[in-house]
Amino acid sequence: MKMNTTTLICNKKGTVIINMSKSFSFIDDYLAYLLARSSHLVSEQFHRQIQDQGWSTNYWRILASLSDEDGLTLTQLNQRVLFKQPTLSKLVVKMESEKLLKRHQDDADKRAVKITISPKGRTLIADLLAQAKAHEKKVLADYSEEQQQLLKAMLRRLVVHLQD
Amino acid sequence: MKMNTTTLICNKKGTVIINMSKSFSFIDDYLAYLLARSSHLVSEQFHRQIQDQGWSTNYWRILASLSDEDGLTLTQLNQRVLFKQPTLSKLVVKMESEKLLKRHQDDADKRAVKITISPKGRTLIADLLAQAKAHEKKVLADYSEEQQQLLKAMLRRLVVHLQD
DNA sequence: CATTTTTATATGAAAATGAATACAACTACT
DNA sequence: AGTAGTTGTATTCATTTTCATATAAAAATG
Repeated sequence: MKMNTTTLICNKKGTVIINMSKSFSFIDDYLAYLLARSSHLVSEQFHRQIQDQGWSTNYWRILASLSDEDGLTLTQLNQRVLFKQPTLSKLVVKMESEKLLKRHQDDADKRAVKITISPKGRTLIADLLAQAKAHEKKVLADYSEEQQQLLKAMLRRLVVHLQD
Repeated sequence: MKMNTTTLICNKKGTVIINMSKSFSFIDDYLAYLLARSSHLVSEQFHRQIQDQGWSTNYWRILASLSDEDGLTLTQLNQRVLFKQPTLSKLVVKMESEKLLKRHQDDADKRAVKITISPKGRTLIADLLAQAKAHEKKVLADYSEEQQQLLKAMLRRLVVHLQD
């Protein structure tokens, strides 16, 4: 029996059975494309939602990263938001001018700029975080808890693997 | 016993056991971030590699998409490359001027522009595809065939799920 | 230490991007 | 057919991004 589709079955325990097929086109079998595409699709709606409220997705990324770990250096923050350094530099200055962030000189290293969230930024990010969680819930509505954890665990593993 | 890491074990048959932990920071438990981050990490090196050869990553994306299915409409191509329409319009004109592509009027729909790869484009994409495959092989070197298929199958499933 | 190298951030000019819009061609409806 | 709405692409212009580089501080080196 020849399969020309891939079946992926996840049971309650996270066990997975796949029926493989060799008949994918290049991009549908190319990891980088699958990641780019799924990343795009997952974020698309939520980004529009943010923009409809007058915020840029860059602001969201920056604030979300800081919400986990406030007081990061520009470089540290940049490792999380995945921008180019000049891009982040300018964004952070702009966000400071809008009272969402504060930039402080780092005492330990006078070159470094430490970035903290302001009260206004905190209010905003609390709101956006709640929206993000709600959106993710919708995106993963058809996935069982185990399937969600499996997907995330595989991605985390990939990230760790690629970062070393 | 309290776990503060997630263990993901994939056996030869693609069976997966995960030990879950509740102690992730927001972004490390946020699907959109995990996808964006892994996407970025997977493509990073390869994109530099392309740029070092004097090509833009946009050219790579466009040609790779056309390599699967030549003669796409601008809109169809855009669904694959995930750009904004004006961005792709301009890129395609530029690439035509560099003799990598050809733009034809679609007979069935005179508004539409069909885009095909030129011989020069074919030579280039053949080279880049080989490099891309080699790069992916390196990226996934530590993954068994089954693990690779599992990862890709899950992403394909997510893509299909989000596209409906 | 003085010197070289590396690291952290900023900046300016140039390029890329995208929102808004225009326009032409197609579709659906009456 | 005629009209209204939709779709496919191009273009404009304001904004954003980035390359290249500058600068200052740290680290490494001899």
